[in-house]
Amino acid sequence: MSVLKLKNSYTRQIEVFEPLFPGRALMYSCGPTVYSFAHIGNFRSFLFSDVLRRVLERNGYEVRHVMNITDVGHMTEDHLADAQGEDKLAKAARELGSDPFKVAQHFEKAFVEDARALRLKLYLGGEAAEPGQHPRATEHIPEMLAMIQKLLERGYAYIDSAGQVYFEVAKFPEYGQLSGKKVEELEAGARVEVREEKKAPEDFALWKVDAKHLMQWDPHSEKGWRPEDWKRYRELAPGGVDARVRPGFPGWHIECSAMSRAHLGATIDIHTGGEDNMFPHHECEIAQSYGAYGFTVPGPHGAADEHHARKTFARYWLHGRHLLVDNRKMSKRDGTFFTARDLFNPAFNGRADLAARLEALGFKGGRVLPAVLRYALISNQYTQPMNFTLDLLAQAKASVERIQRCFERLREIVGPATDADIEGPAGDRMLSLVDAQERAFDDALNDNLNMPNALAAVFKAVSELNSMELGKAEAVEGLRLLESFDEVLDVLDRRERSGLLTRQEIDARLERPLPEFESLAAAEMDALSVAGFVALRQAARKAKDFKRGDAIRDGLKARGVLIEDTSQGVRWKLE
RNA sequence: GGUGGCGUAGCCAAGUGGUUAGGCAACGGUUUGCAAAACCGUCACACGCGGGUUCGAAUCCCGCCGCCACCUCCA
Repeated sequence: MSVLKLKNSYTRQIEVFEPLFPGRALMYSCGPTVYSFAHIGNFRSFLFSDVLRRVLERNGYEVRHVMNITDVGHMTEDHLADAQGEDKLAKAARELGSDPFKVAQHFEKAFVEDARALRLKLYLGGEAAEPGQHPRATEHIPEMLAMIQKLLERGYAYIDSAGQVYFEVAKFPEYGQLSGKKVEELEAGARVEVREEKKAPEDFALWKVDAKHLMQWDPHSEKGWRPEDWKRYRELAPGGVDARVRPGFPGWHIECSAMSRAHLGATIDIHTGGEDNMFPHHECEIAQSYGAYGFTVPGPHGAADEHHARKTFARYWLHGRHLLVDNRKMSKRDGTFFTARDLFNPAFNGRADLAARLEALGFKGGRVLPAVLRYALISNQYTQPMNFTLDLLAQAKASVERIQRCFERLREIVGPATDADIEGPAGDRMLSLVDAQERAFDDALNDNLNMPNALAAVFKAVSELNSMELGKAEAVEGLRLLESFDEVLDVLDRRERSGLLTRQEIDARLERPLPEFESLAAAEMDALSVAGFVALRQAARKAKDFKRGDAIRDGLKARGVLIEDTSQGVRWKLE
């Protein structure tokens, strides 16, 4: 198997991935801010990190992946480099008429639902239950305060007269290295407002004081704290934070530094996020972590070897490019803003026009299956901007269905066979196909997650499998190959929800009564009734009454059941 | 204004010096009562424009044009 190479934003080079600890990969991804429903751009970024962790796993690494939930601290009216402005959660709370913690809970729950639907591994299986894998900012105030105290003690931060804490950027000359920004240019841009209390305009808030803010923590009193948090705070910072720091809330960037350290340790292998995170968020994370824990300063761009030889905060920085809709930044006004759930069920989410457009593109009921959205969002390389269109979704649907049909055909060939039924080993042509395409798939993904090339291998395999006459042993190998691809893609529907009806089954079904066809709603379509109508249609066809046969087929199609006649019998499946 | 990036056939999208991906759509054929699926074929001697380097350029260099993002919370 080829070696995994990733593009490190910090060095701007494609580098061989070498973890800090052999066989393990520690990975942190900047997660969602839960003040509204996550949109498809957010999910493209999260899915990029999901594909990366799955590729790491294929390379044999034991992956520990952490993605935070930001439920405090991001502003809406933030033209400033400090934490002026109303908290987004507070704003959502005001609009929804409830308290900000409830709003965060509400949208976090929605996020988890969407994340599961889109098969984010972090939210599937055992990991879903591990809070350390998706830590909440509000539950890590102790870690943040302890870090702020360290920054104060080490001289990287200062306190203003209001009791707020700022990071002093001048103390960290490497600030700007990740994003390629120069502090002088930031000042020249005049978009960083000068605040009297700050020593320099580029200094950023670590702790903010604002009485109007709804989420508050008093660093000097137990009141209002969750008991376990207060206890941990006293353990992490026995003397507490500097007495001049007043009650308030954390700044924008400190949470990720504090939480990645708490759950992954001082040095992590990979830090991912959207390209917009590069500056200032990740730049500030580097500055804070360096200041608080005294890592060796990362080397300059191009000095990859030196950089890796040293102990640092994050060894590889990976950034996903943004998603555009119709070649523009998503815009609610232009109707190009989509949350995941808008696409899953537009009509239910009050977007009848979107439902109609999707229906016209062949989406049954105007609904996009999560697997189709997942495929669409992972189908190009993360280093390229993605231009999302509804047409792209339609193409993704066709692609997923092509893979799915191949999978179902193989499964039919294998049938309920046990090992004893399978004769001999698969043929050489099959074995070399499996070997070559699995390798091509891995090579492409190991080449900085080149998904288009990986998908080329998938479709090459699908074409060949479709054109081969397969015995059970071959089909088993083919299934294994598709399931191997699906460890990364995760778009196959493996449920038994359709199948081939044999002549005997159809005849047997004809003997039993059927519900009234015209009155049967789509939702009532189950395997039994479908089998019944298939039987009716077959009887009509046998009698050469093709008009009636086609009418039944059309009626079933209108209810989301597709009929296919094959040489072995009649196949049906849900659309 | 500063920084980074993009422009490849009807659409999406790999490919960074020489046999050239893959998917979708459309069309033709095989198959089918008709479809669907599948297979075969066509569209495809494609690479924003103009110069240059080279035996050879989508790929390297120079100059344009168009588009996007970031520089401010944002995936």
